[in-house]
Amino acid sequence: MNDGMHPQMGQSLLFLTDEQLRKGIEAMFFAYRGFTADPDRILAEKSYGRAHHRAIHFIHRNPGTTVNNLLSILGVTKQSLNRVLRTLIEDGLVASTVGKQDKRERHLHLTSDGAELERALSDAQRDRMRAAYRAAGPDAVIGFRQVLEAMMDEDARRHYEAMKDRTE
Amino acid sequence: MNDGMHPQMGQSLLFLTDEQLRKGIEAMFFAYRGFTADPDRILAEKSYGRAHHRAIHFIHRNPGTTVNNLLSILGVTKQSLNRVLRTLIEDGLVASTVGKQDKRERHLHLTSDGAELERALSDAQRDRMRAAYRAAGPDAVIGFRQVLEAMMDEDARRHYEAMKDRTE
DNA sequence: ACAATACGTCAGCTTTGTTGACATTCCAAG
DNA sequence: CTTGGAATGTCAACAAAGCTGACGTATTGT
Repeated sequence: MNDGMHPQMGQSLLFLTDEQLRKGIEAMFFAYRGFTADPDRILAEKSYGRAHHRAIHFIHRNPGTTVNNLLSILGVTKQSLNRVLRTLIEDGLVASTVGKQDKRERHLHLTSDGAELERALSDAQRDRMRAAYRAAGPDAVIGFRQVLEAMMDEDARRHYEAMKDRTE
Repeated sequence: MNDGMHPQMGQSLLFLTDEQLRKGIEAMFFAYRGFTADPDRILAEKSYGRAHHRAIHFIHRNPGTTVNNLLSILGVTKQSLNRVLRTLIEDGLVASTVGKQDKRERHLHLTSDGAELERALSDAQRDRMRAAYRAAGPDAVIGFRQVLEAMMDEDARRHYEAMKDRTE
């Protein structure tokens, strides 16, 4: 113990040791694998990837969103998103409609097929999240979210907050 | 509010609503981007990627590990790891030595150059983690880790636990 | 009229993952 | 001592998903 810490550091900052931080880093790595594992299995059957999942998720969360807005949420280039979006539109999972006020914009919605896949994916992902929440308990969940929120970049947090309380 | 919840559910399980779970899912997504952002910048300069970072991290954590063991920690194929490992060895960041008992095995260590890069990467990643920990506080950190641990797959948790308390 | 914006697309490149096939080396069991 | 299987490495081919750069079109705002 006491990995060369300064004595004045005091008990209250023990959670900031390099050792504690490293554990958190590894926990993030391993947990993220679990986090994506279940949806990945469903996606593989339909020969989609995580990029499709993300697009579907955020179109579901932001019905009618424009391509540009989705781009900024996902943090990828339009070429990268376009490849994914094109297959989703071709496969009839996403509908793209010309904007009413601004006809340059395309508004994105899930079709009923798209909504069905979205449900399958988020059910799978929620099941694991629910099990983890239940195992850890409500106080742990609050802490979990606090740390994650503090770990985000500014613009990610902006997007996160913007969607956060939509249904409350 | 009350998103169609069963009345008998009770106050104590409010944290398990689909809404709460979805927030957790999105928090994971956005936070993971922040989590990798700083190391990614350093890696880009040296034209390495995240795969190199992961290899370096776990070789640092498990000096002398075999390729097979590293494979099972990282959860990728040997061909995928080998490509990364080869460049790291060529660039003099990783040393691969033939096993003493079992000469089929290769034991992996960081060279001093490798250790230097490892330090730069983990310093950057720890800085952000430290800021997040500090912002959220010690109780939140405990909850954070509990939820992440509960989210891991069995074998991931095994690897995680095996490395967890090495220095305590 | 003109510049800027939103979107789509083409071409080409990179990283990182995958399978499958095959050679080498070596340990261990028969 | 031989042989089967394990650990490793390598070749080839491929896919997903990111990137840059360039270009075209429609629309909007100045």
